[in-house]
Order: sequence, then structure tokens, then C-alpha cells
Amino acid sequence: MSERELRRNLAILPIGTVRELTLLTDRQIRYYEQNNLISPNRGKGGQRRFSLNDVDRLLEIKDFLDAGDSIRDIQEILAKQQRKALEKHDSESALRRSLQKEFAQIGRFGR
Amino acid sequence: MSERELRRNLAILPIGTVRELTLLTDRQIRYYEQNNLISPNRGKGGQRRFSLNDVDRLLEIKDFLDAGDSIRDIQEILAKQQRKALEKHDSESALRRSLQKEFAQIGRFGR
DNA sequence: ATTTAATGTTAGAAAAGCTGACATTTATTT
DNA sequence: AAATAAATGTCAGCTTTTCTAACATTAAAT
Repeated sequence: MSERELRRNLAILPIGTVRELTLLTDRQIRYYEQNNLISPNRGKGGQRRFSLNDVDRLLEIKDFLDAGDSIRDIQEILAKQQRKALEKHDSESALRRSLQKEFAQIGRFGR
Repeated sequence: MSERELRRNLAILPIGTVRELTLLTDRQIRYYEQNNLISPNRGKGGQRRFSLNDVDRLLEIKDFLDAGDSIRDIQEILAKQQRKALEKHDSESALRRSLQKEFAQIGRFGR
């Protein structure tokens, strides 16, 4: 994972900040968690710690709900997103590997 | 200010998170605030809310202290940094303005 | 040998967060 | 229309976090 992705996944925000950033209520945020739309980490004492990615996702969820999608719908939408992201990641890894082989070949002939 | 700078100045982190990110104690963080090395915002109930810039600055402070600088020293170092940043900002604004004028001239002749 | 700077520690109070339950509202289904 | 379900509101009791202020300790500067 890139440095940037790592940073965006750091669990650093308490629910109060997330409430302000998203304009959702605590109740909504927790309800979406119950329904597996997000999975914030927990701090030492058991309090939720959200990442910037969690915030992004909550804003997305908000948009979907406003657009009339149900939570079930959103579960599937997010699952699909997840699959696509994985595919993309895999194909990029594969590309990197094959490029690496090619360069290795070139390197061998080059000297 | 750029979008990025704005984001880095958002007051979003409670002291607990900052403690974990910097490996400083609450006591140290508050003491540095007392000595005007940082000025975190306050949330509704009066609790400190730190920005990512605050965190950066705390890490810097830590390095200076490890290097043997006193808090007084660091106050001056940071003040100097601040002045340099302002100068830089000013000169860049001036540059932008003069470039704008030049382009305006060109534009006038151009048609 | 004092003073001063930086940090530790503690107490008591306030704020924020947690879970679980019941209530309300709005949309679906029968 | 009545019943059910989905999403959110609200409240109570409890735990965790943060706050300030004060006094304590340690190490460095005078």
C-alpha cells in the first residue's frame, strides 16, 4: 500500500469530529456501522477511531441515501466497489511483475 | 490558501490521538501550548482540537528539544520560520501580480 | 547551592463516548 | 387500511477522555 493510502487509513478521528465533518448524527454513524457499511477501529478504551477513508465513505453513503438507495442497496454497491478495487489492484500487481521480468531480461543482455 | 493547506489546518484531532502520533505526553503538549509553540483550536466543550499542522509542528519541536534547544530557542526558531514563510508568500503574491500584468499587456496587443 | 526549565503526578470536575432500550416517522407490503 | 419494516430520535446509566490547577521531581544553568 502506498504511503498515502496508509495515511488515509490511520484511525485518528473520534466520532465527534466525524459528526462535524459529515453532518451525520452519532446515531446514523453507529447504525451504518451495525450494518457493516463502515468498520472504524477502536481505541484503547473502546471508543471508535475513524480514518479519513471512513469519512469519505460516510459522505458517499449519505449521497446514496439521499439518492433513494436503501442500506441494503448500499451494502451491495460498496461490495461491488470493493471487488473492482481488488481486481484493479491485482491487475496492477501483475503488470508490475511482468514489467519487472522484462527489465530483468533487458538488464541481462545489456552488459 | 490552497485546498491542501486548508485541510492541513482543520482542527480535527483530540489530544489522545496526538499523543499517540507524536509519542509526547499530554503534559508536554499542554506545556508547549502554554509557551505558545502551538495554538490548537478548541471544540464546543473546550477540548483541544489539533490540526495535522499542529502534529507536524510538535514533531519538529520534539526534534529541536532532542537536539538540545530550549523552549525559548524554539520560540525564536519558529518565529523566524513564520517570518520566512510570510516573506515567501508575499514574494509569490508579488510575482503572481506582476505576471498577471504582463499577460494583460500581451493580451492587449494580441488582438 | 540555588534557581530555573521541563516533565511527572494527582485530584476533582466536565465533556464526550458507549450500549441498549424504547419511541417516532416514513415507506413497503399484505 | 392495517401491519410490518427501515431509518432515525431520544434517553438513561456507565465508562473513558480531557480539562485545569496544584504540588513534586529531575536535571541543567547560574
